[in-house]
Amino acid sequence: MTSAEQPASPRKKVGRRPGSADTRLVVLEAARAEFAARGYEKASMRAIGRAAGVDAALLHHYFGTKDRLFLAALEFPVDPQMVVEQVIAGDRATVGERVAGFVLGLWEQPEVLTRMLALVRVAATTEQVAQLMRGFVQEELVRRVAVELDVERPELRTELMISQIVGLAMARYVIGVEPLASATREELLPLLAPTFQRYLTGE
Amino acid sequence: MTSAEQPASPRKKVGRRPGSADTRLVVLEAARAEFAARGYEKASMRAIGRAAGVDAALLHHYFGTKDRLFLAALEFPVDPQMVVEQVIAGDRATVGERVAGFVLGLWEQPEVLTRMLALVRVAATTEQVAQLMRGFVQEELVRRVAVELDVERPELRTELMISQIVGLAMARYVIGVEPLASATREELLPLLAPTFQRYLTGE
DNA sequence: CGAGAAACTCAACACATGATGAATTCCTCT
DNA sequence: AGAGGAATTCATCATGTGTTGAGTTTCTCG
Repeated sequence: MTSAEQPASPRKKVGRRPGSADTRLVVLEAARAEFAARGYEKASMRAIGRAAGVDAALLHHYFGTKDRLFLAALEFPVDPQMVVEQVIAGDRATVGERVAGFVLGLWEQPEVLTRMLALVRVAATTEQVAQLMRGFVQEELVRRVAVELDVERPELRTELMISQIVGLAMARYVIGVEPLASATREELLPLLAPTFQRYLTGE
Repeated sequence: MTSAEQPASPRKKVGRRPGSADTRLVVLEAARAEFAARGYEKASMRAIGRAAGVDAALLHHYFGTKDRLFLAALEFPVDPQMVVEQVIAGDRATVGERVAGFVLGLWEQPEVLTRMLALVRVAATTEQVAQLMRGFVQEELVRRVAVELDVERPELRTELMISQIVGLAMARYVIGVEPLASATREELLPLLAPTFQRYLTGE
C-alpha cells in the first residue's frame, strides 16, 4: 500500500502543452526507473505515466506497445566492443584488477546502475528477455572476450566471471545483503580482482 | 454446436472426488513449478490450479491467499545448520572444493533446483521476498559461516561466495548461457573451488 | 445407516491492466 | 494569419486477476 497523493486533484488539461520540455525523455527515464524497481510485468503503463507526469495513452502514442517502450528504455548503456578493447585486452598480469575496477566504477553511475538492474530483474522473470540477454551475452560479450584469452575453456571462464558480476549485482542491489551492499569499491576490489584474474588467465 | 462429447472440454464434476489422491501435494508441486517458471506475480492461481488439475478456488480453500500458497510452496529445502557443520567447518585446506561440490550436487536434485529457482526469480522482482531472503541470508547463513572463518571481513567474504553461487544459478538456469549451462560438475568444480577457497580462507 | 465434515467446482465481484479512438490544445511552416 | 500536424488527455473496451460464497459430491465416524 503505497499511494500518497496531493489532496488537491491537479486536474490535468487536455491538449498539447506550452513550452517545449522533452517529454519523450522524461518518459524514458520514468520507464527505466519503474522497470528497474518492479520488473517488466509489475511496472504498469499507468504507473510509468504517473511518474512521468503524463497520461498512459501518451506512452502508447510514442512507443506503440509496452514491449517497445521497454526496449526503448533499455538500450544497453555501454559499448561492449570498447570495454573489451580497453579493459580485457591489455596487460595480462593486471586484467582482473582492471575488470573489477571497471565494473565497480560502472555501478557508481546511477543511470547505468538503473538500466542494469532493470535488465537483471526483468531477465529473471520474463523468458523473452532472458533469451534476448542470453544472445547478447554469448555473442557480444563472451565471444569477444574469449578470443583474447590464452587458457583452456575460455568461454566457460568468461561466463564464470560474468556470473560473479551478476551475482554481485543481485546481492548488493536486489537483495541488499549487508555488509556487502554498503561495502566500498576499495573494500571489494582486492577481493574480486584475484577471482577475475584467475578466471581469465588461469592460476 | 452446443453438444460437446469429446474431451475438447473435459467437463469437471463438482463435489468431492472418489478415491484419495493427495491433492494438496499435487497443488504444492504445481505451485512450485509455476512460481519457479514465471515468478510470483506472473504465476496465476488459475494457472496453478489448471496445472494441478483443480479449480483455482480449491487453492484458496487449502491455503487462504496466494501469499500463503507461496510460502507453503517454498519451505527452504536444505537445513543451513547442517550444511555449515558438514561443509564449512572441517579441513580448512579443502573447504572450497567441498562447498563447490556440495552446491553443484544440490542442483542435481530437481526438486531442490526448482525451489531455489523459484526463490531467486521471485526475490528478483518482489521486494517482500527479497527482504525475507536478505534476513535469511544474513542470519541463517552468513553469521553461521563467518564465525568459523579466520580471516578479516569474514561476512563480506562469505557474501561474496554466496553471490558467486547465486550468479552461477542465474547464468546456468535462468539465462541459460552456453557453454556454462551444459557444463558438467567435473568441468566446473576445479574452476569454482579455488574461488571459494580464497574467499573463505584468504590467499 | 445417517450426520456432519471435508473436498471440490461454479459463478460472480471488484479491480487493475494494456490498448484504442476521439477530442482538445499548441507548435511549426508557409 | 492560417492550415496541418504533433502532443496530450479522456473515456472506454476487453481481458485477466485474486478472492468469496454457495452449491454438490464423497468420505469418515458414530
